[in-house]
Amino acid sequence: MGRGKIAIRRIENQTTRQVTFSKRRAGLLKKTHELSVLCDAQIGLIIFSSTGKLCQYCTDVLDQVINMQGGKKKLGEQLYGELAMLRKETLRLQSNIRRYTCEDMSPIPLEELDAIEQQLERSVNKVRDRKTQLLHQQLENLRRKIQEHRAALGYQQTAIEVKPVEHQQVLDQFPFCGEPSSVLQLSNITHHIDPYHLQLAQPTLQGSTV
Amino acid sequence: MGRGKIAIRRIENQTTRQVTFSKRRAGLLKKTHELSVLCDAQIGLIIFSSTGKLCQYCTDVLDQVINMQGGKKKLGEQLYGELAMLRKETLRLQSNIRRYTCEDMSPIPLEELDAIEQQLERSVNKVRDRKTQLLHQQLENLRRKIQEHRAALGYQQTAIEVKPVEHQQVLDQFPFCGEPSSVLQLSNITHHIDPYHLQLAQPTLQGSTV
DNA sequence: ATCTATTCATAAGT
DNA sequence: TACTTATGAATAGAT
Repeated sequence: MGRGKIAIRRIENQTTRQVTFSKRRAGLLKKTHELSVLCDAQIGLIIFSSTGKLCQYCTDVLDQVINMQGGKKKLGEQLYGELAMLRKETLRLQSNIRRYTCEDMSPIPLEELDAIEQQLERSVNKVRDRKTQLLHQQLENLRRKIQEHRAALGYQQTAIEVKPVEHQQVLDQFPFCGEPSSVLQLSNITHHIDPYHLQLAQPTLQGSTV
Repeated sequence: MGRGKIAIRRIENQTTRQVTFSKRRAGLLKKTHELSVLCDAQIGLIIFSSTGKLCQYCTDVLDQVINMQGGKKKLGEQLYGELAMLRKETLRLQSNIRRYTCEDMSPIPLEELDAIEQQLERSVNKVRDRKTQLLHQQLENLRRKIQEHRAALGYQQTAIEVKPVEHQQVLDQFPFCGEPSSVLQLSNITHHIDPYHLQLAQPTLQGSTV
């Protein structure tokens, strides 16, 4: 179709390629439209020219493909929009995290450093509150188990031996410097008392007070 | 083209429509391929038949659209993949931030709380280091300006009056509790000395020591 | 852009 | 679904 037959390979001549692109793109769009109408088909067509220019045809296929909202928007816009938004949000979040991690704060002005410091201090305090709360719960559990154990075996002394150690555990959880000891030691204690009958119940987690 | 011209409207005869669909779809795919090769264009084409059957052609357009790896995957999959990934990442980051903000730590086990606490303490220290660093820079600037000012006007007393205040400012920046005062007060001082000739230079920001 | 000789796509028939 | 063929459409190259 045309004065001569051409081979299907990249047209090297820039001008010819551009002209052919325009002609054939028009033809392709027309045929796409015809097919969708004649045969009641859902069709999406996106064409990027080699120079990056976008052109598209679409019925409302996209809802089927991407399963998104009511797709009135064009393909490119919709994809671009959603992706750009997510990327932006991700970058924002990452930078946010970098603040809390303090990986790089050279570009942060002094005024903001104050705000960050205060936020971090609030966070540390909340973490400590929460740790304390959890420890108290675990201690309660431990005491209850010991009581049960004592009642079952008739011992009176065991619990008394344990208590000072428990208190040390609690004190360890209020460090302003120094390594807080892990709660795992608590379960070690129970093993020391009676490895067979004492098991720490999983603490029931509750929301922290804010 | 064909034994007769047809109007571009939905073909009512089921069989004819199906036949036409097959023929024209093949033609469309061929032309799509030709255009992409001849003109070096990126093209994506998706066709859903009226019975829901999917057929598609695509170059690696999607890389241009979504800017991803080498796109061998199908259109729908790839879109879904990228979007799902970003959504997941966003959620992860949000939850990460919530940890540092301590908005909701009820689901966090005790062991992790220790790690978070330590991270937060490291962060607070970094923030304080950075603040100290910035303040020293600003103080240096201030001293230099005062020296210049003194030299220019022949005064000997001005700087001496100021210094104790400067030191108070520095001390204020090492709070383990209490409100750190804003650096803005520093520039107020310069105004008190000479509102017309003293201007704090913007501190040259450097990376914080890690 | 527009033109036109050619090749191509395809509607209808088998 | 596949082949055939007459016909209209698309388009390569020239202007």
